Amino acid sequence: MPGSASGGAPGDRSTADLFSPVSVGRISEVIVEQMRILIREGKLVPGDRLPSERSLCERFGVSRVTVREALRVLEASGLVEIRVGARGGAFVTLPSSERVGEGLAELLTLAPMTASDVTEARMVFELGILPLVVERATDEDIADLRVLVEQGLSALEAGSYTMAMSAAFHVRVASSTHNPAIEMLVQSFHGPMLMSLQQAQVAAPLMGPRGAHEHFELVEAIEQRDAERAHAIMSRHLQRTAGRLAENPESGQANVGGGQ
Amino acid sequence: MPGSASGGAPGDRSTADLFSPVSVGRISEVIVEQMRILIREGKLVPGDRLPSERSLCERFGVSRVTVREALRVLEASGLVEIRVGARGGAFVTLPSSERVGEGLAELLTLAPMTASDVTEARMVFELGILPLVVERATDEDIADLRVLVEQGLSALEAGSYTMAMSAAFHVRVASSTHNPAIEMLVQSFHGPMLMSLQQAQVAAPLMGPRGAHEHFELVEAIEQRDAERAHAIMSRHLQRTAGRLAENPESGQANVGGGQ
DNA sequence: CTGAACATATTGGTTAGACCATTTCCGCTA
DNA sequence: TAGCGGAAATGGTCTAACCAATATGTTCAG
Repeated sequence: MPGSASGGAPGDRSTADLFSPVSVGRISEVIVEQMRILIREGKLVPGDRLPSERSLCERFGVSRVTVREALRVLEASGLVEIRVGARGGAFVTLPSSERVGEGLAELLTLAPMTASDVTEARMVFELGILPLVVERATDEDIADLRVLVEQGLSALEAGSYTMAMSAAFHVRVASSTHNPAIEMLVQSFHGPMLMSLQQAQVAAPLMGPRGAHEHFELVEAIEQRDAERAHAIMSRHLQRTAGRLAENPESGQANVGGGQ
Repeated sequence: MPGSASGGAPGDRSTADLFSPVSVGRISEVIVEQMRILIREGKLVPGDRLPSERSLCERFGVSRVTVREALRVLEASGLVEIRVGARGGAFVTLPSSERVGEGLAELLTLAPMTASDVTEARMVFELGILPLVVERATDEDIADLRVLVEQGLSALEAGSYTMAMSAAFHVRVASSTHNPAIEMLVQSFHGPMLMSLQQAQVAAPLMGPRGAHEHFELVEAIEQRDAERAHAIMSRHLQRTAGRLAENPESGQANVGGGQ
């Protein structure tokens, strides 16, 4: 029965008034919200498979198109992943920090926000967490950091040092706070940084021998639980990175992205 | 002609082979990507109106369903806003920090992350930006903050102080850095905080007279460009908030969200 | 001439039914 | 036993139509 839906299904007789106030906007949006709640409440956990589109149609009493639109939104939000074929369907996924990072990246490339702004925020955050890192870093953390530093040094010699390696180091430092919120934030910041820099084609000269050596020194300071020294090193390190950004008109002055 | 699409439009005769290698995943995804690029490159700026669904069908050579799925994704990504009715359609919007904040909020309520984690991250960040605030706050910033403080005080007397008011204050402090990246981050953090606290029904006792007075003192310190004092006040303030969170088993120990 | 009621065109929202492409699985054949 | 081939399940897409909301033009009463 096409068309009986959004008007509130006035039925035939007396019930007309009872339903009048509702008439909520989009049906697919209602479905999305319902799913979101189920996921948030743990009724649906990552890995679970939602019923097939055709089943959902029946359960919700809507057409397949509407169900599909809801699934598209959920997919775009990173809440489900969709696989085709038999035994396919919509599977609940945990939205990773990557997902959020993507959103942040998009915002950064589109919003009126300069690379300097981002760098400044980074400095505040990455300097701020250093005391926590110095206090909490485990032997394993430090070992990992050493490995990353060494990889960086050899890559530097080979001329193959990438921005991604620097990002990995800084993220690993952040994760040494053993605070997932902090780790996620640093990760989110490095993603867009990476993207915009690669777009601007300035990835190559971003890290010199000095930078690599500072990474090394930083790890030492952390190992020795020397918060002050760590702070000084990181500060110098980030400041120089910021300087390189500022030098480059493509990424320093204008928006991070290509921009309007 | 139903079904001529995803196979690569084999036409009738000889061209079949030429198109074989493509067959990219989802058509709507291609459209989304194309739109995204147009927006990123500035070919489409906020406020622009996309052609109507029916026009897009013709231009892309696909059905309306497909176009609509693409629009749903773009909408969920916060890139367009859709209005119905004549002169309606899809309008390009700048993804606001709210948009990203929502994503962050979702992540926070879903990820294995405690309220304490979030609070700690908040402390790092909000304490870290204070020097910037003290250095850069304009008269207007300070006037705004005063207003917020007064509103808070009267609300407190009336017993109607909400978490939202506290959030507004902290966000306004952050925006006094005149760095959009920082403002966005603080905003993103307060959203989920708000949500989880309201869920846990502990909104009421979260702010006492002491807290309100600390807001007042903080504004004074900022006005006097007294970074040290501002730091001390904010530190105490956040610490007590953290304490209140920890007291409450509902929101302090378990995940921020209701959780599995 | 002015203003309000009505008609119309534009546009998104939804439905039904169909067909195709991909993937899994089960049974059949060599 | 090993491999192959055909259901069956499932997402992806298409068509044609109608409904609901909105803006604009048009007409008629005052």
